[in-house]
Amino acid sequence: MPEKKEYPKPAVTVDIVIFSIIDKKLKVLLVRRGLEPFKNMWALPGGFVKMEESLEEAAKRELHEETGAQDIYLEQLYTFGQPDRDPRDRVITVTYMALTNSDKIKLHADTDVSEVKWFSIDEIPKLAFDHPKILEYALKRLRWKFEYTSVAFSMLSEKFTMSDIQSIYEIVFHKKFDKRNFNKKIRSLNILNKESIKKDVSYRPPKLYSLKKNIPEVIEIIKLSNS
Amino acid sequence: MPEKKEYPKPAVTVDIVIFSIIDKKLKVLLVRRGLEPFKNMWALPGGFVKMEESLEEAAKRELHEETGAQDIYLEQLYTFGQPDRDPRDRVITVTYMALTNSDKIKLHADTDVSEVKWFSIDEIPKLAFDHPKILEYALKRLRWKFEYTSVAFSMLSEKFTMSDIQSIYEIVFHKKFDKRNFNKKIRSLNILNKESIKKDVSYRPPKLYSLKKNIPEVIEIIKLSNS
DNA sequence: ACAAAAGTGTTGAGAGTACACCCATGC
DNA sequence: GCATGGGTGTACTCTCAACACTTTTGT
Repeated sequence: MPEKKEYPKPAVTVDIVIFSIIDKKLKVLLVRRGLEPFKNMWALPGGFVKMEESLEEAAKRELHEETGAQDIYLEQLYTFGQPDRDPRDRVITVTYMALTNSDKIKLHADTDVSEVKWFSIDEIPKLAFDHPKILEYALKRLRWKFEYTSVAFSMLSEKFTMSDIQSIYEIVFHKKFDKRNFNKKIRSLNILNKESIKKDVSYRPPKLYSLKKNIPEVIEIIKLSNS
Repeated sequence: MPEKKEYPKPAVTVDIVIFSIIDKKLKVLLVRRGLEPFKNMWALPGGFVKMEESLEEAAKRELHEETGAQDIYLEQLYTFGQPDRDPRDRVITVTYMALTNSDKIKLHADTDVSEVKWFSIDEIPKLAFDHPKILEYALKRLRWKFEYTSVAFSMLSEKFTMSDIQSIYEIVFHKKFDKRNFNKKIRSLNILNKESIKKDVSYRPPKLYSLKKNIPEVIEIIKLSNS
């Protein structure tokens, strides 16, 4: 770290890959750019880091501006800094992944964006910048996190059934799992509380669970067998 | 990503945590700062990212300047950007971890640094900036990588014995492992080639191995039992 | 012959996997 | 009473963990 002189500096942004499960699909939130470059193209939400805020604060601010959401799972992914990744200028982007249950969210386009929309991960439009690479990286991380930690629960509402959990695992991995084994695995982790019984269904009412508090981040789980 | 205007920008540096095994200890390379702030204090090697180089190129350049080493294992860790982490100025640092076998390295202090030295991880001096946090993060990542990938082999010379490998695992985890089980585990990974026989020892000569080429990064290994 | 480290195999416990039927409710 | 998803147990396989003695070389 040599002395500060006035060298030219790169710009620093944060970009956020926000995942949610909606209509039984894994979706990503994208915004349509209102400005050049890549005007009108879809892109990950993001923006410049302000001088007085930390990177995580910047990510939270952008998240809040785009979605109204607060207190959602947020994790730094990777920092991309190829000199040519932005055609105008040197821009380094610190990327984050956010996971949410979609009822926490009310979309509203902010000032630099003309539209905000959820896209299924298998129907992603052409994206601006190196955002395809970022999204691919995020997906890998998401799957990895699902295998080894309990982040999946941050995509559910507070109370949920076993099939709610199994369903999001199946969606994220494009795979069916055996109900009995899945159940056993999740129960053996010992991270759930039993809640009451759901009443409003026209079939046998499922048990409801909630996640225990203060679960450590990495639990070393959740290797799953096929259908 | 809003439009470019001339907002003030943070400075961007890379800092590198370089690990090696020397004298049966896990060591980190530190430099003594030649400049304010924190003049004369020990710190991780690093420096500003130039406008025309990528982050990884910047890390490689710094690595090369400090150690003369080339072609060593390098991986991005995390980006730290608290507004107050540098007392002068807003500085965001992208951190990297490097792993090397110490014979690849010839230390030479570069221009902004008065001394370069290996420190045992249990004898780390007071460090400048938030470098203690960075080092702690790197150590976690190192241990994690040892458990799940074959990065350990990048801290060995090209040919090595089983006890060479076992020894670096024991050093990194502060733990003894059972020789037979360790052996079995490593052999079951199927990533080693047998080489000739070492001759220059005064006891039964061990077999030499080398790592096969093109081993995929994550191998899902290496959970190990105690002594 | 002795010192030093290398090399090697078996057994038991626990986790992972495959697999199919009855249950509780609303209509 | 029927349609819908909910809920549950067992047997087999395979991986992990614990454990000790013989071998090869140099001196």
